[in-house]
Amino acid sequence: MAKHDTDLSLLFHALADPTRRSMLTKLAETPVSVTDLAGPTGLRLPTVMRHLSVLEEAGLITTAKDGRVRTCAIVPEALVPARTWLDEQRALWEAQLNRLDAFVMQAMKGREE
Amino acid sequence: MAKHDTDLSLLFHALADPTRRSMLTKLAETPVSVTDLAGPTGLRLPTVMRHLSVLEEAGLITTAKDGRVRTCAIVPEALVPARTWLDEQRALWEAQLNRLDAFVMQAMKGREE
DNA sequence: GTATTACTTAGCATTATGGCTAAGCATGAT
DNA sequence: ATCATGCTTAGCCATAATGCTAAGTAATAC
Repeated sequence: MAKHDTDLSLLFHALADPTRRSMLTKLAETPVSVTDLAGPTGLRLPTVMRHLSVLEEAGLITTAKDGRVRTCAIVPEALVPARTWLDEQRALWEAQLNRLDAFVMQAMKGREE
Repeated sequence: MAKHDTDLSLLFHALADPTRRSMLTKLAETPVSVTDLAGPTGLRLPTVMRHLSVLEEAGLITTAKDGRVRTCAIVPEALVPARTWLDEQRALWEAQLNRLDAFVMQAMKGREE
């Protein structure tokens, strides 16, 4: 499988967890430290770190350490591959819808005769 | 967590596997039997069934049995929640981009003085 | 210089995922 | 009636995912 397949898998997998999605939503507002991110989740720090590394490996966030504080921020273009894939699928799926329409039309036409 | 959160998790999780994505792409062409779907994957039937049930629970496909053949088909509107979520995020993330722009502008302005 | 804060690392427990084989069951062909 | 086909179920194995605690380390505050 192509590399961009792997990318998509990482991306969708990262998005498949509600905790991670809410982290992203929070980060969309403004960059935030690890502890501040952890706060609302009720999860322990090591657990949060793990979620962050999943997000980072998927390319969805970057983190940088300044002193003892690590600040996390979204990577704005990271969602593009997911959107692109969905758009492609929508095109394909619509094509099938049209074919179904055509089939139904055909069937109705046949019936009329 | 809200129910539609669960839906999204199921959806993204279903999409996070390359085998399942290629099944969807094939099904986007035309509805197909389980065995025909299994063919190109090189996977055993029980394994394929498992993937299919993940796709079905995510609402991405429907299946119906006619005689001894089960035919699988995509559910065209099933990708909508994923698209919607991505669109919402894009809006939020762009807002932050704009804020960053503003910040940079401010910084540059400050520097000029 | 000691304590606190903010992560980090290591390691553990539980559950989920993705693959398999073997055996079952219903339908269609002979 | 018998056999082949197409799925289905049950159960196993290995690995990955998600949570934790406990014990680090490094930077800051006192």
